[in-house]
Amino acid sequence: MDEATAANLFGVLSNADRLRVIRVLVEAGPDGRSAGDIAGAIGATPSRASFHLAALSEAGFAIGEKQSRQMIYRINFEHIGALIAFLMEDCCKGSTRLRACCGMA
Amino acid sequence: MDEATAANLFGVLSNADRLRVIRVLVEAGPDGRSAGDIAGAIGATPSRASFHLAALSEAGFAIGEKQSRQMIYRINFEHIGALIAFLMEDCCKGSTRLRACCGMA
DNA sequence: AAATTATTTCAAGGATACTTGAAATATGGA
DNA sequence: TCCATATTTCAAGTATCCTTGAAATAATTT
Repeated sequence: MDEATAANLFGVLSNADRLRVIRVLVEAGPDGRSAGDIAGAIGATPSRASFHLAALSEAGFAIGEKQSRQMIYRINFEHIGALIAFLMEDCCKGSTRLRACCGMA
Repeated sequence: MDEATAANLFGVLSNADRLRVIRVLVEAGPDGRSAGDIAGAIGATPSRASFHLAALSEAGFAIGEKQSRQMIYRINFEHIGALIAFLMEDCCKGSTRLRACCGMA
């Protein structure tokens, strides 16, 4: 992952609504959750939630699947992990000091 | 750490110049590096580098200390670690799936 | 087919962030 | 003191992002 890509991905995480969406999707687990449910859970209008879900999807943090009338979104841990790995291993050279700071002993 | 704070911190990481600065500071180690050196290393004008160093400092990712005429900046791993910990433990509930994705077994 | 439900798209407006270059500040040396 | 060095600050312009509300799309039900 190059710096420009990582910067864009951090940009997608730089919004409280989107972090809340991630939290909701993590709680939902593999079943995922519908766009409308997510909007309700984070207290946003459907339009606003859709805007943020689109950002998360395009970035790869969430994956959406159409199920009849609803859009079901699921978290994509792999992508979040890839960004964390960039920050820790690539950008911070796997610093043991940093690893200690987030429970990686 | 609450979502708004985390979102702001991710915002600070959402810039390729600033990620390059972090990399330079990690390489520099505990001696740190001067603002002018950093500007040269990332290929930015002094003014532009100063703008980004101010953002990193204010966020707590870097710590600056004035030494005579120069400003020496050092990386602050603790703060980066706190943000990673928020994302992994708090936001993603310590998901073992996520941990596996970034080498935390 | 018409109405209902679920979601997205769009345009307009406001807010925030970034770059540039010039000017200001501060320190050290001649 | 005067000049050079190191860095920051500022204003102006540009670009990007976010919110809102209305309209469009799509699928289901009656």
